[in-house]
Parts: sequence; C-alpha cells; structure tokens
Amino acid sequence: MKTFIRVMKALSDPNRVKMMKMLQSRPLCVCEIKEVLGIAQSTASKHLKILEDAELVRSFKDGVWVNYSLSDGSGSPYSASMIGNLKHWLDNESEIRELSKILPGIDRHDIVGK
Amino acid sequence: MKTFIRVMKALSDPNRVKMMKMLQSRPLCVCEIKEVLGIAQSTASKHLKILEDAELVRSFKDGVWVNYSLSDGSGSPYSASMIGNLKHWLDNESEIRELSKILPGIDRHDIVGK
DNA sequence: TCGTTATATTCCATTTTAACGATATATATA
DNA sequence: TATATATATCGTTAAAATGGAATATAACGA
Repeated sequence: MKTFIRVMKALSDPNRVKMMKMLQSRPLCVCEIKEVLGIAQSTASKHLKILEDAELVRSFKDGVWVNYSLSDGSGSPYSASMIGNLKHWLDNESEIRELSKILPGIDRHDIVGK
Repeated sequence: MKTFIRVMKALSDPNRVKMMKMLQSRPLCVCEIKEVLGIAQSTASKHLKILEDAELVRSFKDGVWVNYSLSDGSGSPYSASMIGNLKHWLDNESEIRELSKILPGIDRHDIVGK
C-alpha cells in the first residue's frame, strides 16, 4: 500500500508530472529541468528525489552533473504502469506541448548560473 | 492536466484507496464505509466527494441512503485506467485483506447511529 | 407535523506539502 | 591548492490536505 501511495503522491504535482513528460524526450540534469520549468534549483532537486523514491525516475552521476532519466519500471508494478501510461497521456495538453517546444533549445552548458 | 492531477490526488490517500477496493465488492452507503474504516461520518463523506470529483466513483440516492459505487470509467481515460488497474492491484496487502474480511459482515441496517 | 436517521457542509486544529534562499557537499579545472 | 559549478540539504513560510465535532439538509415513518 505504501508503495502505491508513494507513486500516486509523486504524480499528484504538476511540476513532477511535467518532469516525467520531459524525461520522455531524453535524460536531463537538474539545471536543465529547473530552467525549463522556471523553478528554483532546490525545488527541482527535491521534486526529483520524490520521483526517484517512487521509482519513477533514476539518476546517475556524470562528473558534476546528475542525469535523471525515466526508470525502467522494475521497481514496482505501479511505477511501471504509470511510466507506460504517461508515454501517451497528456500529450495534447497545452502545458505539455509548451515543454516540448522549449526543451530542444535547452543545453546544460548554456545555462547561466544562479 | 487538471483532470489527471485530480485522479492522482484522489488516489494519494490510504482511506480513499481502501474505499475504492471496498467498492469492488459492492455498492456501499457512507455509513457502511465509515464503519469499516473506523472514521468519522464527515470524513467519509468528504473523501467520497473527492473520489466522485475525480470520476472514480458515482453515487445515487436511495431514500435516505446514498449508494456509492465504482464509476464506469466514462469520465476520463485516467479514471478508467486506474479503476481497471485497482481491480487487481493491492489484493495481497494485509490492510486490504482485512477489509475483505470485515465487509461481508457489515449491513447498513445494523449500524448503531452516532 | 414531529421525530429520527443518513448524508453533506461548516468550522477549527493539526499535519503535510511546496516553494525559496542559504548553506553544505562534491567534482572539475586553473 | 584555490576557485567555480552542479546538486543536495536545511530552515522557514504559506498554502493545502486531513480529521473530527457540530450543524444543516433531506427523506422516511409514526
């Protein structure tokens, strides 16, 4: 039950759902994500931790950067199912389309530090 | 997006998830639900409203009673999908098994009013 | 019509969540 | 070693969610 609730809670926030949709395009670092969503770095980091705890996302370090990507779903049937569903859900939402428009122009090397 | 978030939020609370599982057995009135879960009537009523707003549940009046049952899923693809998944999810959880044990012995006519 | 019962709504207290700035940690580079 | 950068964590604040008691509403029955 706790595992299920954790997944539902993780997907109960618009910013976190947007992160999931962004990660469908490609792995992203925290700074790219906070840039696209226009939120503070600490906020982005915390959201990603919540997604990771729910096994919806995984991370691996690459030097200074931490790359986040969608989990393969092996963590739990709930996360697996939601990751799969989200692949086709919400694509027609304006908020999501907006992300797809911005994301290609984002490069971690071009982000002006705080 | 709002529709999706509403469904996720609705399923982010253990008592609401338990309600969904209980309603898989049969339609129930508020008093039966509050009795099984051991919560206040106002609390049960409020939770059911949240599930109904998310189109996970529907209700119809029968005299003094209001019967709640699972929605047919026509409300949104998100609610439909979650209703379907929950049919087989969580059945092995002790908290859910407990409900299945109590539920058959519950009858709205036998509930001692507050 | 009056009383009883089931449910919804309101009010209040408590807890949880989300956001940001500031700080700590870790890694690359000069 | 010293500096700069990316990320995580901490502290704080405001908003939202949760729970129960009390009250309002609606329908049945005497």
